[in-house]
Amino acid sequence: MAKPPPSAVDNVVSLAKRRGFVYPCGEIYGGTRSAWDYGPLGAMLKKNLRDAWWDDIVMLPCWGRKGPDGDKVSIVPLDTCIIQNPKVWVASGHVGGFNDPMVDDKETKQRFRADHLQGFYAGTKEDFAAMDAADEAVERGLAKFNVRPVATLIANSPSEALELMQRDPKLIKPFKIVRVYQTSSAGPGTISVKVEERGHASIGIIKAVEMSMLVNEPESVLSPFSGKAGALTAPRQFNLMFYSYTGAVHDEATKVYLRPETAQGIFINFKNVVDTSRVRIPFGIAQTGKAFRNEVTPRNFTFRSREFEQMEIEFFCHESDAMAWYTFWRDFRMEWWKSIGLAGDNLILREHDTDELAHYSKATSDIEYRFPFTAPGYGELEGVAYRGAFDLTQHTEHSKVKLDYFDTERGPINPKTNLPAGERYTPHVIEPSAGLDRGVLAILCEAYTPDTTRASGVFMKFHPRVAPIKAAVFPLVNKDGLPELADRLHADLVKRFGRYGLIETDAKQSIGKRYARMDEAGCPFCFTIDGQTREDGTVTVRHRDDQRQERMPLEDVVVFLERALQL
RNA sequence: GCGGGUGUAGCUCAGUGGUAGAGCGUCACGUUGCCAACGUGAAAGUCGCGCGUUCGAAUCGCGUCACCCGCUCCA
Repeated sequence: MAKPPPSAVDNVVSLAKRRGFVYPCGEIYGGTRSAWDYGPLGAMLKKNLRDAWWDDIVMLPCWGRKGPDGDKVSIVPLDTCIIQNPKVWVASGHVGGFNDPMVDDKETKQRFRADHLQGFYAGTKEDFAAMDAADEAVERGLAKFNVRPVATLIANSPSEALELMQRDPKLIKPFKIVRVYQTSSAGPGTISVKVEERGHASIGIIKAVEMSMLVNEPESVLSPFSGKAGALTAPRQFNLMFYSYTGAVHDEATKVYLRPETAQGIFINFKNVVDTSRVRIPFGIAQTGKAFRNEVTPRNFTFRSREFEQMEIEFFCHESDAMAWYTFWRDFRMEWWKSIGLAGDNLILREHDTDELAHYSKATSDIEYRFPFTAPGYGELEGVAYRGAFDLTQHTEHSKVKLDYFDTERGPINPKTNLPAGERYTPHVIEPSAGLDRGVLAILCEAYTPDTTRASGVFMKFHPRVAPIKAAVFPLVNKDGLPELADRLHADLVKRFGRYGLIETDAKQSIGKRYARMDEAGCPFCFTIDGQTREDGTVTVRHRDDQRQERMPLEDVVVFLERALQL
C-alpha cells in the first residue's frame, strides 16, 4: 500500500485520543484545520506544566537561586489583554513585516517583499555576435532570447531597477548597458536593453521575478544580496495575525488584532509595573497566555497550531549586565526542562550563529527537543533571546512615552553625599519565551515508552510532578472488605493530594488490567490493598517505571507520596 | 500554497458493485488472590462530506473537507 508507515508520533496521537489527552478540535463537525483540544488528562497535564513554570518562575524564581549579581532573582507576574491597541503591533513590527508575501535569503537571513524582486537577464555572446545583430533581434520581435540570469535587484518596478543599474554599473558587472529600447518584444512589463559584455554585444531584459519561479525553480533565481542561485526561500504570505473589529461597525478604524505573542503586553506595561510595584532593576515580568498566529501550514500534531499558549519572561537589566543574565537564564531554563522530565539526549541547547540573529539581538539560543517528526533534527521548545533595548525603544518611539529607568545605584559617586548620582537608561531585555503546548507535546513524546514485556505494550513515563494522575488505590479483589479499606485510603489521599492531581480508585476487573490502564495514563504509583492489609496494615506500592513492588505501612503512604511528588 | 498519500466503531484495521465486519477498548453481571485471566450479555459506525454513474455504491467517477509525508513559518 502507498499509505505511509505509521510514525512514532502516530502512536502518540492514537494514545492521546484513546486516553483522553488530546482530541481533534471540532471533531463532530469535521474538525478544524490543525487545531486540537485537550481532554481530561491532557488538560491536567498542561495545567501541571503551566503551574510548574509559574511556581519556579513567579512564586520561587529559579528555585531561590541567586542571579549573577549575587541577589535572588526578582520576578513579578502580569496578565495582559489578547486584544491590544493596534498601534502595539505596528510598533512591534508585526503589522509592517508580516502582511505581504515575503522571501528570505537563507544565507544572509535578510527578508524582503517578494514582489519587489526584479531580475536582469542577458543573452549569450554566441547568440549575438555583433551589435547590429542585437538591434535586429529586438526590432524583429524575437521574444525568445536564450537568456540567463545575471542579477536580481530590489526595486518597485523594472524601470526603477534600470535606474539602479545605470547609476551603479557594478551591480551587473561585467555587463554594460549601451542602449535602452523603447519597446520590448519580450512582453509587457519588460524592458529590453542592449548590453556589452567584455566587448561582445548581447541583449538584456529586465523584468519582475515571477512568483512561480521562486516556487517552482528557485535554482534559477539569484539572491539580490549574494548573487547566489537558489539562496532564496519560496514566497510566503506573512499575514500571520488574526484580526477582528471592535464595535458594530467594521472598518479599518475599528480593526484590532489578536496578539501573536504575549511579550508585547509586558513591554507596554513596563512603566506601569515600575511605577506601581516597587521593583528595581534587575527584575523580570512573567506571563502565560494564549497567542494566535495564522500559520500558513500548521502541522505536526500540536507542535504548530494557530492558537497556542506561551510562557514568557521579559527580564530587564542594565546593558553592562545583560550578557551575564542571558547566560544565567539560558542555563536555568535548560535545567528546568530537564527537571520536569526531558532529561535525555532528546533535549539540546542550541546557540544561534551570529548570522542567524535578528538585527537587534546580540545572542539567542534555542532549547530544542527531538520530536519524532523532527528527528534526527530538533524542534524549538523555548527561545532565550537577548533583545537589547529594541522593544522598549520601539514603543517609546511610537507611543512618545519614555520607557526608561532611573537607577539610583549607578552613576558616578557624588563626592558630597558619597552616594551614586544615579543613571537613567533604557533597560536591556533577556526574553526566555517558552511554548506551553510544545512542552506538553514534548512530554507526551518523551513519556511514550513501548514495552513489549508488559500487558499494555506501552506506558507513559511522566515525571511525577507533571503526571495528571498522581496515584491510584486498588483493592486486589472486589470482596472480603478490601474495597472498604481501599476507599478509606483513597479518601485520605484525595484530601491530601487532590489539589495537585487526580487520585484514582477502581475495583473492577483483574488487578493486571487496572495496572495496565494506569500505565497508559502514566500514573506513577498504584497502592494495592490485599488480605495482608487487614492483618498488619501494610499495602503494596507498585512503581510504574519498573513494575517493582514494595510493601509499606498504610500510615507511610502520605509521606511516601509527598516525597515522590516533590511537595 | 505546491506535490504525493490516507479517510470504515473510542483505537488498530479487514471488506473492491448485492443485508456493516473483526480484534482490542468501554459498560453490566458472575468469577477473581499481584500485572490487559475467564464466562455471559450490552452499547457503539447514515463507511469524512456532497454530487453523479447504476436496479443497487463503503466499493466506480467528479468535487470538497480533514489528516499524514516533503518544501516553508521557529513559541
